[in-house]
Amino acid sequence: MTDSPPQIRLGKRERLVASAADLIHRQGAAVTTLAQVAAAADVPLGNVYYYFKTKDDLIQAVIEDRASGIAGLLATFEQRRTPAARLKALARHWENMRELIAEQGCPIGSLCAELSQRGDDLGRDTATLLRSLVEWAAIQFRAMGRRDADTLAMSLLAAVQGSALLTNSLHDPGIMTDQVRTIERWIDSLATTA
Amino acid sequence: MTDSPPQIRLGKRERLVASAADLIHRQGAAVTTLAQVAAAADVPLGNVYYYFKTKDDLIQAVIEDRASGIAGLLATFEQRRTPAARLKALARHWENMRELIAEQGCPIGSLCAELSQRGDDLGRDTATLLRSLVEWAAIQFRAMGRRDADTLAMSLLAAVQGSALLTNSLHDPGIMTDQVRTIERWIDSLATTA
DNA sequence: GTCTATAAGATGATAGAC
DNA sequence: GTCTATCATCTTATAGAC
Repeated sequence: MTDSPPQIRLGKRERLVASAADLIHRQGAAVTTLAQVAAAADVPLGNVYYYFKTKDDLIQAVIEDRASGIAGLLATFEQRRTPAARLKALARHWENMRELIAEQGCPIGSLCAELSQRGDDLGRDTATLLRSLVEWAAIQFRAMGRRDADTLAMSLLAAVQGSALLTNSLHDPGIMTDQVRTIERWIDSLATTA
Repeated sequence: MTDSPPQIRLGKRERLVASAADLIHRQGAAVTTLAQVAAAADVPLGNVYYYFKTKDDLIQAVIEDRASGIAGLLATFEQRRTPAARLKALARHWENMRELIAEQGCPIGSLCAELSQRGDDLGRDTATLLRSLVEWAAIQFRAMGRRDADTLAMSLLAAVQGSALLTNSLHDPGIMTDQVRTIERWIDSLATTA
């Protein structure tokens, strides 16, 4: 989930995916060139095609990397005792990334915003990232005894993603902090009135 | 604000801006080529440069077109009697665009998500679109007697933009309908407890 | 003001030596 | 498996005829 600078001591394939993820997060998938990715991963340009048949294949690998990042993140939250605590941990994760989001946007949200418009498999796979988060949140709300768990889950993710968009557009990490505080209070109010 | 198909009977400059706005909304600014814009506007490619010195100049014109669209939209809402009614009219506008958003995303949100990352003037100008909406909403919340008007305005725009992102990514206009209903109830609850 | 032709550069992808 | 060299294409932008 966190964008670590590409670790040079991984295998070439891993380095390419890490560099691509970082560059795509920074500038978008369309404007990121294979030459940039190859240079950042310290791999010769021609060699990229040994690991990935096309540019879209590389982007696909980035999406899968994000998917496993999300899975790992949600697994961490599962350790919290109450559903409300899990949901607040999710919101707080975006608050922790506020500086990164203000500079580069949300790694998941930007990807979905850019690739969802494409009608191909890449667009569908990207949407799965957001869907997994929504579904996980819905499970938590259901565990809180809420009948409207699906709508609440959408509201939570919409609030987080919308806050990230504003934080990035206005380049102000304070927005994320402020909004996550509001979100946490909202979750608490749902927990007590259930 | 609404993406009308480029009207062929406007002046060439207007046709170019309308076509560019439509194509950029559909596929993003980076992947939209001047050849596509020229073809859609029925203007020879080389002639584009008589009206716009560079591609960025054309994008700039699209941003200004969106800005005046927003201004016109907000002027419409001003006719409502209460601040709460104005805010709900704003939210309902996105609900009315739900089908378009599900297919192509929010015209403002997509543009901001893509261009905000750029550090140049274009990025700053795009952010102004969202800022004008936030500031207008803050004025309404302040008129409702809310001290936390700025935070509330951010929450409203975050909810609308986040809902649009989810609606587009998951290609489900029902999400927008559902979330706007929630937003309207939220505004009503603020109006009565102020 | 309008349009054709094309220059100049970048980019995805491949061929083929090692 | 790895890398160099290069092709074919696309894209922004310009030159210059009308």
